[in-house]
Amino acid sequence: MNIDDRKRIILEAVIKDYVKTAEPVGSRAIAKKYNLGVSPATVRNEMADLEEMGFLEQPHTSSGRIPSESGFRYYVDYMMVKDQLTRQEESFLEQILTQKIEDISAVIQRTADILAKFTNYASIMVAPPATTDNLRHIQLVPIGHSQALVIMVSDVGGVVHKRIDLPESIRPEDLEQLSQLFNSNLHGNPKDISRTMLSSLRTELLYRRQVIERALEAIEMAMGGGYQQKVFISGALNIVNQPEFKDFDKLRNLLLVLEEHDLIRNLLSESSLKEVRIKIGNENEAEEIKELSLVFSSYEVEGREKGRIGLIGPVRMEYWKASASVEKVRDIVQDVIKKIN
Amino acid sequence: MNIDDRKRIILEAVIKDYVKTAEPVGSRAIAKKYNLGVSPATVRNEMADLEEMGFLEQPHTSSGRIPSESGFRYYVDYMMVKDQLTRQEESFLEQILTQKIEDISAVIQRTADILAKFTNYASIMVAPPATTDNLRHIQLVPIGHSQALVIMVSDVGGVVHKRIDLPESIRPEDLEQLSQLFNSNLHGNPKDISRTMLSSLRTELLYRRQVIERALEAIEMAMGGGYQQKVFISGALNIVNQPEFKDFDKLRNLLLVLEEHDLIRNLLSESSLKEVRIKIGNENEAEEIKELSLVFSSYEVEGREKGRIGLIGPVRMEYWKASASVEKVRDIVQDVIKKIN
DNA sequence: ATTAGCACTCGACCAAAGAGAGTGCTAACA
DNA sequence: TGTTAGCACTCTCTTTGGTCGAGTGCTAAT
Repeated sequence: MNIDDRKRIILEAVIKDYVKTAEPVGSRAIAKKYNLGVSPATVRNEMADLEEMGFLEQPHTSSGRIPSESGFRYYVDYMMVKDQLTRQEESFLEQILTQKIEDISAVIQRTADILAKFTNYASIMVAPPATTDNLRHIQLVPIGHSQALVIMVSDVGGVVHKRIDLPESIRPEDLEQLSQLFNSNLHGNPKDISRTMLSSLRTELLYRRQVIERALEAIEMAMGGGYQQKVFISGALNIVNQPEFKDFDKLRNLLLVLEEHDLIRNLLSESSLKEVRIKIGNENEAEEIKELSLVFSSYEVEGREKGRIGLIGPVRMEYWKASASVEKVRDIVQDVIKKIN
Repeated sequence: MNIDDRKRIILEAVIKDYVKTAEPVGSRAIAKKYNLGVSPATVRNEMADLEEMGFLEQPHTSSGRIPSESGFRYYVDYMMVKDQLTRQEESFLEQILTQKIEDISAVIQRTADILAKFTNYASIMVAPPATTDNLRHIQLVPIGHSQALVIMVSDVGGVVHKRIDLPESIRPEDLEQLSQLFNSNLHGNPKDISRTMLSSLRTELLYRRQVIERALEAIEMAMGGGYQQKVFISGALNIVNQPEFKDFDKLRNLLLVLEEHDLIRNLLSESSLKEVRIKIGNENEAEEIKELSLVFSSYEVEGREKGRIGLIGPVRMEYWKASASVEKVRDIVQDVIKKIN
């Protein structure tokens, strides 16, 4: 059976209606609202065909149809036209996202908030690891009796710190001296610090071995991704309003998922994606979100991926708006980060 | 009318039962379960009295009684014996909260998580402002074209950073020099940096005025509490399970409150409290949480308050367990922070 | 290929009925 | 005087049955 134009119109009609109302839609409503010039009976026949093809389904015999997940998939792949944000919307986003930049994580947080408010779904931002590859500054600061803080500043302005233990014999002056040593090495090398350099440093300086070892551990951990990327979520409340979560178990499950940052991080960790990707319901591998959809992308600066950005919502989602919003906001964030840089 | 022993026993029975089941409790159940040696009829009379006194109320004519907020209040004030945590529970808490300490905010986060898991309510931690009063180290790190990061390390090991703009003319070496200047001043003064010192510094060094001004602004902001104390919330999900939130509007409201960190911070900001304080329902001033109860305290180190710790839950709360847990966890956190110090 | 007509299905809504839990009151009792 | 048994009453919750309406599938006519 082939999908002809009329079938497509009907499929689209069912999707749009269902997305809006969350109710099954009937043949009569479609025939009337999208005035196709045919009677409900004809629409019914077509819908029966669409059901056979797997694009629609019936909750019960004799209720209207709702789109199946494959229906959504087909629509998204072959029919959907991404929303065009209006000039106003675009400039609103740009304005609010570029005002007074401080901390990169503040930028990420704000972006998450805005994206959520704008779309009415829950937004997810996976932040750039505080230090990506290059360090700009390292500082050892003594605290307490026999501890020090290793403070690392990345070239993007991210700050990471880690506490390390020290042998009692070390004096503050020694730490200062070590810091300078680290930093002179950083500045000397035009490509900033790199892992190979670290290991040569390590062998060179034996006399402060313990301290250096521990500091290097901290540094390597920071650079090797030992620090997990932080996940920001915003607008969890938006989803509570969706009728599909009137069921308490589902709601609880959803909120649980949103608190599981590890899971979320994995969900979005598809390898390399420049485009906006959409995962509908069961297309997700994690059991916990098989009733939800994801719309996500990654943001990168100078060809290097910095983090992920996405939306999570019910399967009945306005994919056209969601993907347009994700795309636009992603672009803006990229610019903002580039500027910070 | 006076409250005699039997009335108290009955009040306690109603509270314990209601807290457990969330259902009104009847005279028969009480007479039987707490075998008072009197008939339900007698209990009924007593309950009528308690109702008259305002300690109990009836949802509808002829359903069992439930404790009123004043009932809870009376119980909490005059009758409650705080739970004694078992040895096992105590050592469990101690063990899990003292293992490998890194970052202070990691400690706070973990504490919030444990407290929530342990009590099954939502926990709130108001973190110490990253820099309380004393700075241990200041570092200016250049980033990007004409910006620098002011990194401040407090004596507790908290790290705060703020981005400032620079005049183009400043070179990295200048910043390093300034950092050293700041720090030599820090080290020279045994009481670490203080606000008065800051202003003298400011007048002394006119030649790098712009940079210094901005750095000092950042520093003052950090020290003057310009940075708000961070609020950590954990276990919001626990509350979703409580039957009082089967009503969707209430649930939404609750989740909304939990996202309003500013509000939360204020809720706990009662002036100086060493003891665990309990606020029941309408005793709270904020409209939004008049259907919730708070159990909270502050943690301090060496007589100086560092932050707040608390639980938020339904009015029907196990105050005896909640306050015992808050107290114990607060003590542990104080120790941990002292040790970090 | 389309459509009108019709019987049928199924959920939503509503009212009535009955069960169950618990009360308040009265009268009897120790 | 305090306690209790007894009883009528109240109110909620659940079940049941009936009706309504939306929507379908099928068949026969166009």
